[in-house]
Amino acid sequence: MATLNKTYDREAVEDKWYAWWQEKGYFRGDPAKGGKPYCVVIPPPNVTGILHMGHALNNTIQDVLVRWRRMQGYNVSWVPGTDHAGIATQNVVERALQKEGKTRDDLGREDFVQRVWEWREQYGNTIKNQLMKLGASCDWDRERFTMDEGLSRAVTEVFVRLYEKGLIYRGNYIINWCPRCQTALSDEESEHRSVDGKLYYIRYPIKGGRKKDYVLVATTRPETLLGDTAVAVNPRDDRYRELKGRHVILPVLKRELPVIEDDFVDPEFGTGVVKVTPAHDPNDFEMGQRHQLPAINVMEDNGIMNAEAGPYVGMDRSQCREALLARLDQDGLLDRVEPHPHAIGHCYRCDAVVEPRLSPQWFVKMKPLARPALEVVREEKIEFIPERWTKVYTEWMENIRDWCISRQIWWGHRIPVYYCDDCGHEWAVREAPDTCPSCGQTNIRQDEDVLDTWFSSWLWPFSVFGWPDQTADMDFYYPTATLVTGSEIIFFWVARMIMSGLACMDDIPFSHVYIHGTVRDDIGRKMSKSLGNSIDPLVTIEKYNADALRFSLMMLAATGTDVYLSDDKFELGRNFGTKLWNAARFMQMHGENPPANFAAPTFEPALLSADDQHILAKLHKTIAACTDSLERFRFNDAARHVYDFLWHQFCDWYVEYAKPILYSDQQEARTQLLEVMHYVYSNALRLLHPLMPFITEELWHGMGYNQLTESIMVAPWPQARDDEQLGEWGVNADVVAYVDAKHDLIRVVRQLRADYGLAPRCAVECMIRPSNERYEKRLQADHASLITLLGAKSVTVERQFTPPRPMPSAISQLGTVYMPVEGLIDVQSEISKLKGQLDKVDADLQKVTRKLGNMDFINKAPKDVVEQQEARKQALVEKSDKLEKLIETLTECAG
RNA sequence: GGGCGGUUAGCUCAAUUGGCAGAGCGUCACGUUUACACCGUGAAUGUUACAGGUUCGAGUCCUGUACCGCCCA
Repeated sequence: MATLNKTYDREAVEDKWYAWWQEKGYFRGDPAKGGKPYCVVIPPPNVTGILHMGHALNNTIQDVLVRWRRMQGYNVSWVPGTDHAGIATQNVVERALQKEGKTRDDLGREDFVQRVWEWREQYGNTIKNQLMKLGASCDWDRERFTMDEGLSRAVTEVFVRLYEKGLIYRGNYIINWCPRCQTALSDEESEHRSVDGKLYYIRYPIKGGRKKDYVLVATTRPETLLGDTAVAVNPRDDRYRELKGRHVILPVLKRELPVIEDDFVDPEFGTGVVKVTPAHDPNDFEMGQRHQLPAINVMEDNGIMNAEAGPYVGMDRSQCREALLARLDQDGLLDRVEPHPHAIGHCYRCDAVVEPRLSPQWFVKMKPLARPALEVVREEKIEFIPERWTKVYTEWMENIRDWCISRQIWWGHRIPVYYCDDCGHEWAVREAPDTCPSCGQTNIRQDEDVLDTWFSSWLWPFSVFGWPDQTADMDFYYPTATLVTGSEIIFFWVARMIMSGLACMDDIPFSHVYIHGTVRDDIGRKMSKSLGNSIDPLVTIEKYNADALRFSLMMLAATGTDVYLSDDKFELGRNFGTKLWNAARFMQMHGENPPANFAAPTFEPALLSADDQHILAKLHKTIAACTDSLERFRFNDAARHVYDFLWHQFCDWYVEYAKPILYSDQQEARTQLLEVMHYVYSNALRLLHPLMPFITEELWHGMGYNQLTESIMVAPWPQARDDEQLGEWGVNADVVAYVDAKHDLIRVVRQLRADYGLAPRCAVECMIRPSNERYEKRLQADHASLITLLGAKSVTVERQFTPPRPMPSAISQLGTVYMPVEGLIDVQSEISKLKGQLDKVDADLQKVTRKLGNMDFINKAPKDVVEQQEARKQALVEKSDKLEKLIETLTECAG
């Protein structure tokens, strides 16, 4: 058994144990070993990613779950990996190319993709290494990457299956276009954010009207008027009845536009007349379809106006807006401009303003996939925690829209669709073909686009196990147990995984979805690089330690609520680790190796003191509470239970109780006590291990507990003893209540000392008059620890004690304590202090009496509540009596 | 506009089934005692956002209001 250093040194500990765990293969799940499976698949971070606090929170939760289940004996695998993050990664590599003065077109597709792979080889392991620093016990042998051969095969397989079922189709629709990334995005990838926009009121002259006849049209995007092909009013809007069947003249371009009537138009918005631009707005597109309007696209894919824009060709869309507004103003067609805050889409990768754009893209038909996915959640085969996310999921699923999956970039899974230039045949296929299956010619080409990254992520829970092959891993680990993620990707990812799982595996991908909160700074802002308010978890680990980071996060992250972080919050975890460390040093200081049977001791009730029995009871209560909290995903409760137990029960009371015994030379008592101590401490360490893996492993070895299991990682999770089993140790409610009351008595005396300004070093005499004979015996037996805990020079316990002169005194359930101090006490101030206490007690007593006098309460409240109140009344009466007697005595003395 | 969440000590948050409103940090006082000053002991601090209602009893359930945050359109 090594001697523990004076302080915990993370640098000497963390990497050492992580490497050893890996070497031992503890992280590896093995279906061949059987047992109950427990599997978690990691939400794959971007291959470009670096660990931020959101990851730290997310992965700590997963690690807590898997470490706990492993200790419970499950056959655990936590499957790690990264996704290829098509747009983000391509952006990173393009930026690198830019520094060399090159573009991706200079390289060509093949070389560019090669370049991305090289980048991935060089930098792609960053986040993996960071997860290791955090202590994440991932099954690294099963690590996957969405662009791996196996996962790519799964992507192709799913695409072809869905294509053949008619669930994937190509069509010309309005999609979200990012002009900066130059690709289509899905609806989910366009983030709506409120901007201080303006509403422009523009006059469209009426054809055949007089010079001043015009209709007033309100728009937030004036530059798109160049693509207008109609104006529309609501058919029930009486104001515009006479416009029916007429035409207006488009400003600048002078195109004639019909006035159409459509229910979609909201008479309340603007003037009740809207311009219709089918190629640049999803609602207008649908109106255009209903009214057979042409769609005129006025922009290139990079946001530059095209020839359709007439005089504005070649201008950027924002330049065009300015120029056009100036022209309208000049022509007297700009009626007015009003401030108009509204939400507009921004690219989730680069934040550019998204342009709704008519463009041919590939889509997944979602409704048929959504139906079973709704079903499994309704039937509670999949459970969201917290439960309220169920509704978010359900509502999205019910209003689901088709998923645009094609991206105009090069890094990703290329769409496995081929076209024959000879016969025009189009087909999807698993293996690259040489000839057209329709005409047999070789003049074929593959679709240029790649798939949305989420089109591979949505297969993650089964593609990682080798799907479509039937593998042992898949048999054993699918469906997985718990998915842990943040609310922001419920739609992106969680919902789609459920759909794909049901579609491909005919089974749910996981049974529980735990949604954790967002990590924010201490004034509630999302942590982000651009705000500069993020705290780097790796810096935190270096400054505090990995366990401090983990424990603080778990303690602060109440189920599903956001976590507000500032640097000093990590002191919580660090201080706790230090406390834990010092408690171990204290035990070690008193010598011996842990008793051989410390793990499963046979405690003789006769040899156990009340304090021993008390700490054993509290330990088992903590084991039960901790286990229950973890089962219910209440990580902060689990952390708090073990924290309170170790600090406030074990260290504050039990260790203090132990001191006089350990410093004595009663060998038998010392041995017995150390046996209890090591039993309690080693069990508490195990409860703490999932939360603080490194320090608990170090202590496991440092304290010699590795004679039980070579690592705490594989130590069995403690089992809570029930009342009967505790009874075998003589533990019962009475003894627990007695020790609780003893602690209360000690607190009361400490308070008394403080009232009289007595320094803790100043040893006092204490006379205790116990409330009854039973307490008298107990207290006499506790003589040694009372002296220590009270810091007393002497303690006498005497049923008949009456103070020979007025002296400071205090009341507790166990009895009245007198403390003679040198010199005369101020009898009057002592009386008024006691009177103050009496007032409080009497006020409480009155309340309880009133409650118990209320027949409604007696009749309607549950029995145990009434009994509880009666007991409380009884205690208050006793206390009140004691106080009155004290006051009486003092008053006599004073007189 | 629709939906969800929140409002409890100076700050960050707990409070399980409706049953004596708690913790950490911070503050104040005392203290370096042989595990620990990253510590110990003690103290102060509440109209549970507001207004109604249900109930023997409401932080908790219901209705409404105000403010804050998020998601969707």
